[in-house]
Amino acid sequence: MLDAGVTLPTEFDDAVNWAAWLYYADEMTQSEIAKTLNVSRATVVNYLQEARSRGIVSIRISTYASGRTKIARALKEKFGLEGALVIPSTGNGDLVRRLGDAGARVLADQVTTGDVIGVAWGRTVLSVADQISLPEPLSNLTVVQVSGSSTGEPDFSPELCTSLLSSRIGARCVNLLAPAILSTKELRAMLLDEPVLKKQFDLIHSTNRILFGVGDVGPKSTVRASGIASQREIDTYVEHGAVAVIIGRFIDAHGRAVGGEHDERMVGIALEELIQTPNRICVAGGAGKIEAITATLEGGYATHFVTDMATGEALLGV
Amino acid sequence: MLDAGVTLPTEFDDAVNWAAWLYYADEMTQSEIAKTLNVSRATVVNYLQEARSRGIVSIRISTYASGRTKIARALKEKFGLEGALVIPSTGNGDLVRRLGDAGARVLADQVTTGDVIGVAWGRTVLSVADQISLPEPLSNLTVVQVSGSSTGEPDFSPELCTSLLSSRIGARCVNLLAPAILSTKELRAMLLDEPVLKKQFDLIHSTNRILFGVGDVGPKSTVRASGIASQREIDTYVEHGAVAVIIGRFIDAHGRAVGGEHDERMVGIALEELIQTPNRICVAGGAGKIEAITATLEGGYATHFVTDMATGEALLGV
DNA sequence: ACCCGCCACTGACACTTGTCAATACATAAA
DNA sequence: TTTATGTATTGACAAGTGTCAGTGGCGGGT
Repeated sequence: MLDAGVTLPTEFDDAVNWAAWLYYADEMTQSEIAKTLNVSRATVVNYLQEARSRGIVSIRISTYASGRTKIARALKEKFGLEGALVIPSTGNGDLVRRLGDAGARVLADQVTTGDVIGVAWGRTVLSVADQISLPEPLSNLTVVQVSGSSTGEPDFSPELCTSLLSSRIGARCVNLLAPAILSTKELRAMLLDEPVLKKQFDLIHSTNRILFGVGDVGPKSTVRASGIASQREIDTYVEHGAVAVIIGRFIDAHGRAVGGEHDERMVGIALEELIQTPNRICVAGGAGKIEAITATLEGGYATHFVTDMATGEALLGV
Repeated sequence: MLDAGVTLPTEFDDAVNWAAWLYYADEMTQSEIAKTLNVSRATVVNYLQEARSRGIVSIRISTYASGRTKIARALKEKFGLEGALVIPSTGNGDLVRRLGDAGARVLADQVTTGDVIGVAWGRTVLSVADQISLPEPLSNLTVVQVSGSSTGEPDFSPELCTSLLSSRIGARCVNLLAPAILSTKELRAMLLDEPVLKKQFDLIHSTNRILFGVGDVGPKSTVRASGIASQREIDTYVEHGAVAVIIGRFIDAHGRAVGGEHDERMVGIALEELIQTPNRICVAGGAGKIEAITATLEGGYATHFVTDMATGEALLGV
């Protein structure tokens, strides 16, 4: 077999790299690459897929450029955001998956060495965690669970969100070793006095970035499936004006905290603490969440906001 | 005209963005996107090309992953490099262009806010400058010309390399306001005493990153076309063992500086100063430069090295 | 030695994408 | 108003790409 002008790759990994360079940097066609590498074109296709899936090749869509679209600019203006990313609506595709992807890109864009990243929970946050990948490994990253662990729906529990995200980006993972909700506020106070938890809360207070979603309080909402509060307790919050939940805390239409007895039994970051975090990325969208998201943004809980176009327009159309 | 499930883009810029997201993030086909956006598929093709060329979409090939190929690892090992990037050889394509692209990717990967980037000159360096583009703008970048300006071949002069690179990455540009070579070393000393030049040399000494190529001393070499030295002066260097030129300075086969009277009349960063810079990116390749590159790497002048496979193998095969 | 399972690889087909000359549209000048 | 000029867009064709069932080779197990 003749060597067609290139020394043959001696390791499998190498071949994937050569293919990636020849295709994406040199813009050769797959057939040309196949000839150069002495393999079939189908194999080149496989190499390129491998390169993409392993992150050897990463396609980045500038969040900077996207932040300059009309809607994103309007959202930034209206709610005083530092950054907004509005993805196109498709009408069909699974919105949570798509928002997760977008949120992952925003987070991946911003993360740097040494970051301590707080992570809330919910379907959207889990979706972000599931899809994130860094183009190169970063050293000294920490992911911290910012609310207690819930006993309800395990598919998007705080622990899962935290551990999935941390493993995807190669970060140290710190799970909060306490239930999200306790039966009395005295017990909560005693628990928080434990040295282990004190240490964890110190870490929570040192997060420089936090990722969270927005929950509504409707009949099919995540918060009602989460187990952090009974249906009656949630109803009580709603009676007191609550329209949204962020990281387990209820807020009214203007973004003000809605407190109560139940609130004082919860373990997790408080809204006043959240707002101290320099970089607060909120990912949320969907027709049913307009009111909840408006409340969140009006409350100034987010510095960066990721949504889709339909939601963005609804938020502006009020 | 019916709105096909998506609100129509109201600005041109927006359309390009939506297309980019739908194609690269959602992996929709161009036909689907065309339907969604109510334009022809050909227009979508144009949008996507626009998105790529404007850097809204950037395809990144992990230099981290490429550094793990056999040859790159061997080069790092042999010459004690921090990083090596070896691109595949094609036999046909224009090597300078391809190395320039690779070097640009390495530099773009490493540059961060606040950097002061020293830039040498030469065909390869110019090629890097010509092809670099940052995925997002970075603030407070400075590009410094590290050697005096030459009167010879203007196609790859120090000024051009510096100003092109700085404009491509949106950096402040500092050109060295002095000729590369003066007629006496006394004049050189006087000139360097000028406050303007003192200030510029201060900046040169504070560069934290430097980009340079390697010149050979053969009959058709860049240095002989550059005008920084006469053919006779170059011959004299060669007689004293010079096999390579980096940033206007001659070195022997082991990377040691080859001095001389001419050397003392040059304006530009010295080799001892070069080696103080924390991050030194060297881009070079080609069959005729093996000896010169070996000398450069043995001298420890580079921390990061970019080359092609054929050159890499030749460097290892010694 | 044999069989089995695994996985990289292949060939041919159907689909997706890029190209390019021609067209529609806008804006500015006559 | 018409004409000119440049730019965004299109349709149809050529070229490039993804898929998938099937092949071939290699190591582990019996």
